[in-house]
Amino acid sequence: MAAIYNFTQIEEKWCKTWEKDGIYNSKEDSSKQKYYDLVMFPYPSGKIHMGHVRNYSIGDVIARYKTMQGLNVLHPIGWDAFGLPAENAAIKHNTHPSQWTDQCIANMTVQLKRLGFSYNWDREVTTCKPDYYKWTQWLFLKFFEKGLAYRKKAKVNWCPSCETVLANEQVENGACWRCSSAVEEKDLEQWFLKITDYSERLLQDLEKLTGWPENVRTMQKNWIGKSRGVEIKFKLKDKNQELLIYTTRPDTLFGVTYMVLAPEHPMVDELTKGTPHEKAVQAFKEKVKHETLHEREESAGKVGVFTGAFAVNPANNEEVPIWISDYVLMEYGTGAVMAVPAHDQRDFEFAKRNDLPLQIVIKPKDAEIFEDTIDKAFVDEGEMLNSGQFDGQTSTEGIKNIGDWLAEKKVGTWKTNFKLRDWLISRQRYWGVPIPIIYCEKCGLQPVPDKDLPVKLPEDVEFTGKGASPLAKNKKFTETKCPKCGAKARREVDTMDTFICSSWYYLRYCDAKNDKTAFDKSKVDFWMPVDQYIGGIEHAILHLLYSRFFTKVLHDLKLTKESEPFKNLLTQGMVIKDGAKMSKSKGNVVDPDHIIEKHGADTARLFILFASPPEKELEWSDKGVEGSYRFLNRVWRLVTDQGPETKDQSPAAAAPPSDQKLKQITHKTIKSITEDIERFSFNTAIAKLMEFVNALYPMRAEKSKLKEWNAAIKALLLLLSPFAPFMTEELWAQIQRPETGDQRLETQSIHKQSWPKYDDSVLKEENIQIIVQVNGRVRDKITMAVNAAEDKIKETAQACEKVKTYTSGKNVVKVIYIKGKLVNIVVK
RNA sequence: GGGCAAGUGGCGGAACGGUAUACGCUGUGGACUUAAAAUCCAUUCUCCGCAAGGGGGUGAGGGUUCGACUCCCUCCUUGCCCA
Repeated sequence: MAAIYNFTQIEEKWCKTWEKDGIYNSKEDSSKQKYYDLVMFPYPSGKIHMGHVRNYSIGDVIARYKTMQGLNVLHPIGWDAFGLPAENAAIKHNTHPSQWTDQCIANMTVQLKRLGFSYNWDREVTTCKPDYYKWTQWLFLKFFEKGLAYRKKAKVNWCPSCETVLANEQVENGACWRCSSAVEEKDLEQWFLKITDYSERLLQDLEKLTGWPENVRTMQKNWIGKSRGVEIKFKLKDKNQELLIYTTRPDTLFGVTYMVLAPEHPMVDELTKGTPHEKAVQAFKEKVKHETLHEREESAGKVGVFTGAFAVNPANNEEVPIWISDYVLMEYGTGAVMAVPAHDQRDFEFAKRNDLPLQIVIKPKDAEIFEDTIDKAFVDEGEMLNSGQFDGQTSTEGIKNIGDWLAEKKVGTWKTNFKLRDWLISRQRYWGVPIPIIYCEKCGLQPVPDKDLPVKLPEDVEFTGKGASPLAKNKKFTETKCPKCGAKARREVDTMDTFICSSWYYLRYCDAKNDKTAFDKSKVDFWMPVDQYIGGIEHAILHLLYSRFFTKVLHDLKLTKESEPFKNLLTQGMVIKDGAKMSKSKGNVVDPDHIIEKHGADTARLFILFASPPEKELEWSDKGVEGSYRFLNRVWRLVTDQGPETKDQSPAAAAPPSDQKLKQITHKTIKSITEDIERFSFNTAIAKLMEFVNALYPMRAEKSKLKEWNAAIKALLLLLSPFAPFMTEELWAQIQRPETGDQRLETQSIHKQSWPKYDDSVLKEENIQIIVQVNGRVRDKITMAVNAAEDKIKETAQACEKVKTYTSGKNVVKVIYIKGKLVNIVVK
């Protein structure tokens, strides 16, 4: 029997054995309840980082626990393998993205296995392999057939560093989400997916996602940004034309003092042509062209030019000047707004800057405000004034009433608006899925027929990271024939956003090897939805919204039964060190390999789960890691040692241990750890394992006299096994057959055992401790028989000497008894 | 500016409205050792006290309650998301 805990040897041994026995593979077995446990698959960057270890340790504990509970668990892994970093790394290291990626996957696979994660490796998917992206293309074409994939020219976000366009969701504070370069605006024709067709459903179904954290649902809700408002027609003065604007605040209509058009608004040229204002307006338009979206939003309410034209307010027939400004965007609403400087902060700033008048139409309740004294817009609810027949109503009533009034007069229409834009998916880079489209001069845009899929990404492409679409330079790729007329045609040279690859990978896991279709519906319907999804909060909008969209489209295409992919979501917190996110630039990165070498995978997993609750930030601590390592060593000695190594003089050891007490502790531990794991409170579950070991330690001197000892040790190993799979497997093997070195049978693996059960009757105590409070302060504790009557307990509590010192000479107002817990005596 | 979290010992963190600080780290003392490491045992919120015991205490202030870290209101600080 091994005397010391040799984690390296143990972990290597079981790694091999588990792989050979294939103990973690799942089948569609309807005799058991299914459980789909999913972790966000990694981008193969080369090395696993602590965030991965945390994510996957959480997923693995859940998988192992659910398996031991008798569920049929699907716990797959794969690779989000297309993407810019591989292309950049390949350029830097003078290799090919495909070779680079393969190498990274090989390295990281070793690391994941070394960490003991119980993945169904037979379902591994790699998004950059033709057997996967063939179906990504096939799905794209399904979207195309449905009219959900289309091309259009639009203002797009361009990252000058990545040399490609980005979707709205991929721009953070005006910077590229990946490289943080300032994003520029370009007018380009690009491919889009029509996610806006699903705005309403994506919003509505958030209500169903009760297993998601509230903050993620709120973020998605805000991103979709539904607003109810009115489209109002303003007549132009002296012209037989109308200007259409959109507002969510029709209650402020009487406060309009000017109008603002986006500089790109089609009416701008018409209004100013041949007028004295034309020159200034054209100059302004030119200037705005060079501003990024972000700059335009930042410049809110500051710059603008008068067009010389006037519009007529349909509410009061007042004439108001029409300006143009960069803070109004053509992409939002109608590209024109009615400006109410008294009640909108942007309009307020713009008016102040450009000397435009204010008109107050809403005032706070019980207060007066004046045009010349307010220093900011009043945007809250209030009482209406200067608004004709609407005076005296609340502004909330005003929204409805003015809206309806406009509708009646046929100058306004109630309209729902969404902030969500269509998903821009084409990328001008090499390492992605080719968009399976062919351009024919005669037939126009043609989808590649299914039989010709996949459109393979050519290997021999020159990519420098500069210039657009590397595929364009490869004639063998671009030159093709029109699938319809057979004439010479050319292929689309853009590739797809990699978020498309990750929008359906969880479906492919259900049927990873299928070469006839993307996935078999029955298999997907068997496993879906994902019962538990675990990943970082950074995908709260991006990946999680795209995946929901995909699932809804596939549901509508009758390819899946489910219309929401992820039933429960756990967003794990970041791993930080010295108060900051681990990053190379800060030099505070801890490499998982180092801790595995020094203390083993079990220690790494245990620490990362113990240090903090899953959804909170985790501060890395080398000392804390040692603590977890010490605990595992303590378990090791407890199970393997024949007797205590020191004469124990402590009072705990002196007290004779009893079987009854030991059994009770064991069952209590099983109960509370089970409850903790159920609510994903892994840190407290581990704390209770430590308490259990602490309780067992003083008993080990007498263990030969304890019949319950072996049961306690077995329970300990079973309860610890999801957290420390290697050590518990080794110790399990040792206690199963201590005297022989026989080959282990597969069924004897601790990871094939059932989760221990507890017996409520064992937990029952004969006596209970009751807290005695006087006026809510703890004054004494009494021990009572578990079945003692309430009156008896109250009486005993009041009779306590300590209690009497606080109650004597005072009136007992009442005595509160909380069953089995406490008595509170209220005195005056 | 708006939205959402979170503020508990020296540190990471526990605590269905019911004994605040479990568990771990650190520190201190002891045992073992020629010595050290490892290990084992004890101790570690704070103030008064030799002690028994008692007072204070969960960012600040108020409220609800027999009882509040927990619920409500105001404020402060930090983090995240959106602008």
